[in-house]
Amino acid sequence: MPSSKPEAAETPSTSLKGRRRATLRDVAAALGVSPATVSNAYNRPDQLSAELRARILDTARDLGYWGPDPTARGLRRGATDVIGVVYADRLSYAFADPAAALFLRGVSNATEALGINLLLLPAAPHPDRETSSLVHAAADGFVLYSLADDAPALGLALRRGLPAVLVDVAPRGDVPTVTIDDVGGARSACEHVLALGHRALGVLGLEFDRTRRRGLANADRQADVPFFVTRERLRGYRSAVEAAGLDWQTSTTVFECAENLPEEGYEAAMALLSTETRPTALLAMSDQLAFGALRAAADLGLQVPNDVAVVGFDDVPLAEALGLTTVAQPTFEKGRLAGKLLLARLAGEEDASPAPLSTTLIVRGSTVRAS
Amino acid sequence: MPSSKPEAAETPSTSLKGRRRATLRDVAAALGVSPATVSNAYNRPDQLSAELRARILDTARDLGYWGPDPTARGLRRGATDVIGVVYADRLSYAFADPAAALFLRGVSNATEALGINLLLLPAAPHPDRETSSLVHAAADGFVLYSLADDAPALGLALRRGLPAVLVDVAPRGDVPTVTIDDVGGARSACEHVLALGHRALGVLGLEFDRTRRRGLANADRQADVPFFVTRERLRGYRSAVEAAGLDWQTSTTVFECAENLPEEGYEAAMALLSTETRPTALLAMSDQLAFGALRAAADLGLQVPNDVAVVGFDDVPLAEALGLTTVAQPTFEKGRLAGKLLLARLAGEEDASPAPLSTTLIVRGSTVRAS
DNA sequence: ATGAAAGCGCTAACAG
DNA sequence: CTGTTAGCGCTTTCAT
Repeated sequence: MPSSKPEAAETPSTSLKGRRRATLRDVAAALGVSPATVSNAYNRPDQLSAELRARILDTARDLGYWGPDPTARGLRRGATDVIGVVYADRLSYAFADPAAALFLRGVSNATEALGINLLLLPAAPHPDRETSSLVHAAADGFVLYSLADDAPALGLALRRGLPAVLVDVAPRGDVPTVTIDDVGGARSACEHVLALGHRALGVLGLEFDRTRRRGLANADRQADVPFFVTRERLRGYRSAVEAAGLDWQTSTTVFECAENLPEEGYEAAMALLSTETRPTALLAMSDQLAFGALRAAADLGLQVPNDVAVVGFDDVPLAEALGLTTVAQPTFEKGRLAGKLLLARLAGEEDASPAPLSTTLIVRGSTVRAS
Repeated sequence: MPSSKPEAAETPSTSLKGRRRATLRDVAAALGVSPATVSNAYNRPDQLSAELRARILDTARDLGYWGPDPTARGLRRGATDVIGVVYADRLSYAFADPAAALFLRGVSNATEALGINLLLLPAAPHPDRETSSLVHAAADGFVLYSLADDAPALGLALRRGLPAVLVDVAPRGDVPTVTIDDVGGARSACEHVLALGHRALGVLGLEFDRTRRRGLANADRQADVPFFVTRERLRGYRSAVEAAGLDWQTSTTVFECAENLPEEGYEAAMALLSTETRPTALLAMSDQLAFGALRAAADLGLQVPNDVAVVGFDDVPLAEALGLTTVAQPTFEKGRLAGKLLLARLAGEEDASPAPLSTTLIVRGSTVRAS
């Protein structure tokens, strides 16, 4: 077969099937200019005549060259224009929670003005690997969202030496941290139901640690909770209970959920409402869990709020529609602030951590019968 | 000041403030082994003795070397393990829509098993630049979600020659495309209200094109709609109307919204319900728009469904809570499919586009009074 | 099991 | 306004 290999036939234009993708060098060679000039045509239009630039861009198109390779560019420039947002769980759960989505919205609101994009990263390592994929991620900085204090990913990210911002994580050292007033929010939720006369309470807890355990949490279990948000809210509930002169252990049963999903809240509520000291009020650490509790109450034929009162946390859109009393937090703002803080850090500024953002109890029909 | 510059004092461990970040070479030099061996310690543990590997990792830690630089690694390997998800709008809107979040959830569900991460990219260029940031994005492939047929980003992404998958975009050439049965879904929504006896209809349309126009859309305007989803759903509504022997122009008023937000749906419904031929049924191209319509009806003192019926599209969680009749689509599955298709493409397989995913009308109280 | 050599594709200085 | 020079930090044959 003599004709099988056309020996590098000239295929100047639309040579998409060329043996190799065209590079900046090829374009330079084709025009007899230097690579630097071609680079400038893309990165600094003002550094060369409009005419030459046009010729370069044209030849590039003909050669099937679409522009500087982002990876090579990143290596050379030492920047990727990407920030990694690290989420505690698998990514597919990050979007299940409206509050997480709203947070992301806040972050991108801060970054998109600068043309910086968001890389979503799960903190948990890929099953086959030993470390979180965040060590392989090309990014200029990280937003570490809602990780357990002892999450390996946290250490990895911080050790990497890139700028980082913590969100809903216990403040540590000099890393800028964004938090909300979890203790105060939880306390106000609890005070609210106590004021309504409830004396037997049930807590629907978010994850305590990374074990994905699900079940009642005794005093021991409540002792050292690595998840900051869970720990703080628990503290808040407790402080209200004790301030009311009640004994925490006997008045309040705590159930620990494995994930922030309505299904988990459903299970938790089912379990709590079946204990001998059946609570008359359920304090959920998230609206997602509270939604499950509302469903559980309905399935058990219990009236809300008469038979059982329910309070959530977050105030996602569905909360209003369902008449859920809840603790509102400025989730979007939290994200925006985290984004801004990281950008400042990237720019070399040394912003201090802001004060915890404040929360507000929103009273709706799930605790107080609509007038 | 003689003592100001300690002339390269030995700071072997925790030399975080060293003049330069340690590289793989430094680690190799410190141990007197070759860079290749250090590289292997990270990438191919089986290629060297456990003992040597441990020593390498230890020295690396002491030197403040946290592992191979992802960008350099990417350049050398020719892969980033990142796929870009391109969304029509600014990123901060991508998360405003629960359906978009659910879609993303589907995509990540497909990719996370392979340790591939998601880079979120807005199709619209940054105000100061002329092209979408997707040309600067280091990624191995793209999911192009819900772009207008004439969006420049679409051409750019496709021209880049990387594997790509289209979602909710008009199929073109050989690019794998995931769509749903938009026409059928819309038709079923419309048939439903026609069957209920409605004869004056209002359509709350998603974006027609990238102009962010808002207002009534006449026949001209309805002629060539670049947004695939809008075009198809319009076609679906119309086919039902005409199949019922009605005249489209006189029976149906179409309002075009500028964005997929409840506020837009509110404006649209307000406008439609104030026209002389006041519609008795509103067909919204998304649940988000429909939610706004429900609010508008309430504000106008109109009873739903008695005074005005409302049908949505998507079936997001809130739809059930609000009793919205809507067209359900498998949004999560759509994302998962898109992810799998792209991964297959990345692996060199040539999967054909799947058939459009099917939709189902879910009848609730916004069109039919609860029994 | 380990090392040497050769770039991946680009851009920042600086010189002309 | 344009070209020259010199790597960015890594991985991957192919030897040894």
